[in-house]
Amino acid sequence: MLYTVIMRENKDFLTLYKKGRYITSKYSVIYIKPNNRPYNRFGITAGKKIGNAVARNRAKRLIRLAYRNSEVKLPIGIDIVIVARSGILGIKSDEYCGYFDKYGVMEINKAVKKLVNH
RNA sequence: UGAGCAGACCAUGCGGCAGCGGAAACGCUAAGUUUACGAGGAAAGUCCGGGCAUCACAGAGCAGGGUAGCUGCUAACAGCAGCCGAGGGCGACCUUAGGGCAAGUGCAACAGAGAUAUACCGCCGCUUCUGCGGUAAGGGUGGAAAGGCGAGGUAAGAGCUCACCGGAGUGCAGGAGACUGCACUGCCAUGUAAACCCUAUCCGAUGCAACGUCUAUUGGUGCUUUGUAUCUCAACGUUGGCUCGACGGAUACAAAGUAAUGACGGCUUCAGCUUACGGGCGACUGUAAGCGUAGAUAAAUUGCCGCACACGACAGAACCCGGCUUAUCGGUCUGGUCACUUG
RNA sequence: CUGGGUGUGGCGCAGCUGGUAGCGCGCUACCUUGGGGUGGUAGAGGCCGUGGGUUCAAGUCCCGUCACUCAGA
Repeated sequence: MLYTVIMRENKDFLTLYKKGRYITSKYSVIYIKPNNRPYNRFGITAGKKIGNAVARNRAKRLIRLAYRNSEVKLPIGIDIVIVARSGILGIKSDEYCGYFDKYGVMEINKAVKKLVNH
């Protein structure tokens, strides 16, 4: 990852859930907030609801892959957290990458513009 | 050929492109390049046992918890192996918490006359004719009613006597032992200890968020040391739950030191794996040679494509080992058994 | 990583030392009322989370297992 730091602290996640904007689909929920830093902060959540450890690991892998592929197209200086949902397990990685690359990136750019303008 | 039993093993394979993790080498450093390596039989549940670490330890007892046929294996175990007893199966074989109710206490609903001691209906004898005595064969209730069954015996009966079976005690023999066999005595004692309990035996506590090293901050707080003041000779405190015992005077104030935070270590070379030879029925073990085989910290071991087929189950290391338990698409091999058929 | 607790009618709970599974709310029918509520009577609804074992007999005792939940580091 070129200009991304991995988010670790629980309080960062909580503030993002409260104050950020979100984009939902049946595969995942994407939370976004500008952070006024020269890099992005990225986090993944795969809860117990999704399944066992194997299922959670797969969900995390797919999300990481999609983020890495589309990282160049995203704006810099945002916090982004992707929450996996159970729909992500039944599909191939191409499908999720395609969804994220086209629809997800577009929606993220829109949301960031709105937040910055406000 | 069919059915069934036991044990061992495998866990889609190959190729291409892209990507991840720590390591080593190259590189002045960095960016990076190259190389080999990179989840499991259960990694799971966390049910036992041990290592390791810290704390506490003069010692003893109690409490608490575990285990329960015998002999062995092991670092240890509630595990495993072999054997004994009991039960099941035609058999290969399987199952088994399997010490002690003649140390004590408790419980045994309903039914039944009576539940750990009895006499309702019966049977027999006597008789003042409605009672007394003797019985426990038969009836019925129950999970269980003073061993079972047959014969003798008797007024009727009864281990009262005898044979066989069962159980108990004693002796002898065999065995390492559980136990087995034989002989004699002899029939009095229901079941339940996964009821309290007794007996034998084992266990110090806490867990890698243990713990160690370095380091930022210094207001409060805890701990340690030193000094000052006050109180008192019997209390109080410590000794991981209690008691004995042992040790220590206690409290307040001041000063100094120390802890927290973060980073790194702990972190993978060992009760290690493979092969050969030897010991042992076996679990296991000895010797020799070879091998190095994950170590992350939001947490890597993957994504896509192609080919093959049986169409791919359960499932992801987090300090490390030995077991147990549970989940699992299927497949391979080995050795027994039974039935049928053919030679 | 360690140690507890709970699973019982539709819902919330009893059931302690083993011996016929109950209570409240809810549900159904009937009575009461001109009608409804309240009240009364009767009734339905449970393989006690699940698989074994001990016992004559298990919701209860023992072992395994599944789910939920709490506490501590």
